[in-house]
Amino acid sequence: MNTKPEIFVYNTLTDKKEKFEPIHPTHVGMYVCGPTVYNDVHLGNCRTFTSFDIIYRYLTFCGYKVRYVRNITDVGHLVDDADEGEDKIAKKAKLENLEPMEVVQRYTNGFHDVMKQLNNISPSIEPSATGHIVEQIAMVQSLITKGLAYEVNGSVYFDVLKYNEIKGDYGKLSGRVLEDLYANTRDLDGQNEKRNSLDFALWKKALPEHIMRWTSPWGDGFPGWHIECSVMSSKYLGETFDIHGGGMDLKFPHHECEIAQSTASFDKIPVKYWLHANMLTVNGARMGKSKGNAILPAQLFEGTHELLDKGYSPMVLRFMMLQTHYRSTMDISKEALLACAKGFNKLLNTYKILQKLSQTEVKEINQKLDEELNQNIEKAFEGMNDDFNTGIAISQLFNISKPINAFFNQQADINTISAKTFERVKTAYSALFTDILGLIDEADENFKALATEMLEIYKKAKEEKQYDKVDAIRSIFKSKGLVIKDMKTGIDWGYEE
RNA sequence: GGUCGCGUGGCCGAGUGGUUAGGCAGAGCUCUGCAAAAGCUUCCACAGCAGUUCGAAUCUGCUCGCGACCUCCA
Repeated sequence: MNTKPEIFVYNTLTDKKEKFEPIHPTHVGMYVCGPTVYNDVHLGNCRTFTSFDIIYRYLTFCGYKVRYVRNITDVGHLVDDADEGEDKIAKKAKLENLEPMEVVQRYTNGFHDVMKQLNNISPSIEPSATGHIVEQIAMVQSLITKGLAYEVNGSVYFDVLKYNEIKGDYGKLSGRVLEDLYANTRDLDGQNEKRNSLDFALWKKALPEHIMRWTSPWGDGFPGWHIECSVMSSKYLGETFDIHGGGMDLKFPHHECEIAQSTASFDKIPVKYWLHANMLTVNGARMGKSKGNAILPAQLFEGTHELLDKGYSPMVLRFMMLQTHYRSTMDISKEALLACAKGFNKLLNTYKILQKLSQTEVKEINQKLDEELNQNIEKAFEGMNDDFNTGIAISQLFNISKPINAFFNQQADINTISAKTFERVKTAYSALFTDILGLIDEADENFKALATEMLEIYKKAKEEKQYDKVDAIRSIFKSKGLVIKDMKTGIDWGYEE
């Protein structure tokens, strides 16, 4: 696509929808905060990464060359802000009697498996925090040199107050005022090293019992949480880049701190567009690791979670996520999942049908239908251009699927739309369904081939009016989640809705 | 307590000043060996109150309810 559509994105930095104009007209740099790999990712995590997968896919579809960087946090998350704060990875390692990097590897693998199941495209670069210790130390050092960070007892803190005196923008992303933050800060233990309670750790001294540690100019220690993202985003995308994404919950303090560090280091505004994905909820409450309401992808796929009475495939979950806009909260329930399973199969069936459908000779054109189909396609893309409104795009796919099904079942004549429109529908449906929304047919090829062969037996039995046999084959199909379609002019199978 | 957001039909969920969102469920019809699938038709709506406006689900104010962040969190 040479001419790129006008895309509007909701920038959480300005709280406005803005026209998307990347720094370089043809290239886009996008950084998304990835998972901390000390535990299994849950559905909430998956939602955020799927939201940004759509953004990555769509920008790519529109012809942008996108470098998508999503980090793996494998060190640096403190369990609490106290001096005796312990690294999450290290804590888990002790608990399970594993090497820290063994924990990291296990959960990284699990994360990748789930991303693959959900058909999320791998990022261009997936840097890990432990792979960038040297760069992190260098950035911390430069912040000290600039007088915006200070060392106390082998730990280094960012001087928020001083930064704000110079730049005056601390809190601009999360809409916070420094005075209010001070007024509302609770007294936490071990704050005594900091000059101010809002100062955050850039580097933490490792106590003797810490197993994840690196030597630094300030002694043995480990990096603070926020610094890795400033380091890795600037290293791979430059000191100023286009899109920074993450979950809404990271807005404060993480992204706020990131802005402060990067701005302080480079004297530049680090990010043009901040995009935040909203939370996944269960019974209206946010799904969180520490809240005890986390549902794991495997539990949903297998139906082993207490909230569910059956399993739903990864594509059903993906479809459900895409029906909701990424900036809205999304509530998960078995009723919603069931509705989505049916809806998804309907669109998948239409996608399959569209592959086999062709026109013979175009006769008199039904102008109204022809026009409606073109409008459906336009509206779908308009939705995508309007802050990646996948729900609109999906609603248009449903609208398109009606006439397509009617053509296939010979309830309407396929030759009453123009050849141009028909080709456009085929191309657009496929692009939207597969390339942009990333929805795929999950069934195994052998399984499908077997079903198709079995359908021949069905056809024969039907011709011979052996209805017992016909009914038996039907029930076999049904037991495998398939349904036989007996149409006026032919027989086919589809996925049960 | 501070800051911010949300409340849409039986359920999920788009939409932000006038025009059918869409899906699931329900009702009816066509088709069929019987069904299913599919198509067509149809029912059901914008938390409450007041205001602005020719006109509000959409803007303003208030009330009620829910949630998020302020501490690790996608």
